[in-house]
Amino acid sequence: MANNDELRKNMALFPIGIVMKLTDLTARQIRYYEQHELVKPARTGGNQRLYSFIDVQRLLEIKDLIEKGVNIAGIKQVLLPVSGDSEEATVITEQTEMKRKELTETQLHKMLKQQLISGKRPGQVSLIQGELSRFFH
DNA sequence: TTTCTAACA
DNA sequence: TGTTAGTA
Repeated sequence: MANNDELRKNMALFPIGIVMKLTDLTARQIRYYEQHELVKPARTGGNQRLYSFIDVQRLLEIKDLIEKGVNIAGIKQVLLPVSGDSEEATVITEQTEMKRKELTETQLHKMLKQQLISGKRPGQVSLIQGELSRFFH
């Protein structure tokens, strides 16, 4: 019964304060990413957010992408669909998460390379922001 | 004390 | 994103 492990990883345990220390993200950022459905923490009876290990992992991935210069739109394309529903019986296995991560990492590289090489095409919105895109203005 | 939502001199 | 206000 190795499935018991997945249950623990998807179990909502820590409040936003602890997640802040674990990820070095501000509460503002953590809540902002939730608005964009990048993470879906459970809620307590008092409407307090409760995050699971997997939620923290996702936030760390998001933080990593942000640091690489990818904006919300880009992160959505790479990380979606979100593994949602912590209140229902939807449990994501570790393998599923790993495979998804591998694929998206490859896709990310393609996206970045593609956008950095080919200049701005009219009508297309850049998924890269900040310092990275400035080199190509 | 901590977290939540909403909003911006 | 930061930050503040007024609560729960």
